[in-house]
Amino acid sequence: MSIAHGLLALLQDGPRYGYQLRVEFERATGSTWPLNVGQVYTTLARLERDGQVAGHAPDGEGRLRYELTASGRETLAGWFSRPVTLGDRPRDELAIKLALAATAAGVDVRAVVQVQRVATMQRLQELTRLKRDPGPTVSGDTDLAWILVLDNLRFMAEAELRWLEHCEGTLTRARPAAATSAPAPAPGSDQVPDQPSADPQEALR
Amino acid sequence: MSIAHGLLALLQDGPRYGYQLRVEFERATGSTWPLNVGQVYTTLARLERDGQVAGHAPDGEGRLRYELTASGRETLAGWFSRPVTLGDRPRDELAIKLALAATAAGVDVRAVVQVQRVATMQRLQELTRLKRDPGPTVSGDTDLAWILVLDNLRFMAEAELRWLEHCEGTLTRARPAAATSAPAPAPGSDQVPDQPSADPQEALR
DNA sequence: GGTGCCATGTAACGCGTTACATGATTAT
DNA sequence: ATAATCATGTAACGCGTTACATGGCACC
Repeated sequence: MSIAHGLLALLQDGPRYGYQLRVEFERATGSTWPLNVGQVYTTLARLERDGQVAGHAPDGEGRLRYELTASGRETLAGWFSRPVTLGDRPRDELAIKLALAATAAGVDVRAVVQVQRVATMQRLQELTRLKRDPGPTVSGDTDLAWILVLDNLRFMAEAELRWLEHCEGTLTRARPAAATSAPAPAPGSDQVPDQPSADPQEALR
Repeated sequence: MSIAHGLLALLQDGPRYGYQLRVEFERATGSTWPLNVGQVYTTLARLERDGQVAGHAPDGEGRLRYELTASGRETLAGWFSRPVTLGDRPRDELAIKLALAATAAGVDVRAVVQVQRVATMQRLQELTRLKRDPGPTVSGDTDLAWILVLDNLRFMAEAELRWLEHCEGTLTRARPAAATSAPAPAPGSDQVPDQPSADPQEALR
């Protein structure tokens, strides 16, 4: 549903053509999540079917220019006023993967964790590089929205990394696995704090 | 695709009936992401269509028991050996929402951030409570897989919270917004570190 | 007047989800 | 007996995605 809402948000500033929406959406969201053009048109068609937008062809043009309806404006306001809940988000494939790797016999969970750790690490480095050296931007300065998205990816990748390390610790404690070609590590090593670092309460205000 | 892979993983330990798979999947993944029963059967049907599993009815039973095929075993091994990449994951609705809230005029981004911060905070507290006091478990001890999943949710919620605070700082710096019914805060307050806390390099080995 | 590319759409597919339709088993 | 719940499926829908099918416009 997020693409539909996103298009509604862009339409709030005035009527647009389909391609325009694609461009603006990608500019805001960045090249990280490429948005297929076709998606824009299909989504617009469905939004029109649901009465959220209305498409009209100005004067003699063939192409359609879409604008928000009153209903669409309501929907949009609701989207911004209500928080995104856990139920809105899709299942995290990585969490499922590790959970089942830990469950199923005959799977080397530690190896799975290691592989993922390396990959996530590389992704994080790439993201950090991107932040330090943003590509050529159309306007002079980098878009604020794009910065926010990029930071989101960085924070999430970093949390994933910490979680993976935490998993290693948990697994080591739960299963004193035979160390690979080395004497078994002393129990108590590889300790990881049981809580995420920041204090939740502190920001409650 | 993650559900299909998950079912394959569960089937690795031997042939199962549909309902059995639902129960085991939920036990591993926890009640956080309830898995509809119907999904199991439809997914199994599609997996059979693709030659990943085979369903046979033992002796005189009407119901089908599924087992992995050689191809399914390969797929599963591939899933575990390759990391989850960014491309595999769906777009994060919250990131899109904030990016577009920052882009579109006439939207109070700060308010959106605040609403989300409160909600995420509550979710994190609920998750922490769950970890401290897990519900009645079938077996005596809490399942390892469930612990991992729960920790994942906690780490992610915590990262989201930090990102939201980071957004506040960024927005304050970018747009010295009129403070709501209070003298404008001195610039330099609400400072947030520009980097996620942990050092990426440290875990590269 | 072709050879591109930009722009606008349409058609079809796949997966996750929901709702519905039944047997089997147990409770009262 | 009948109600309730467990267990096993089937059918249909919606959204995201991909592939295809065209028009306009440059530019050589």
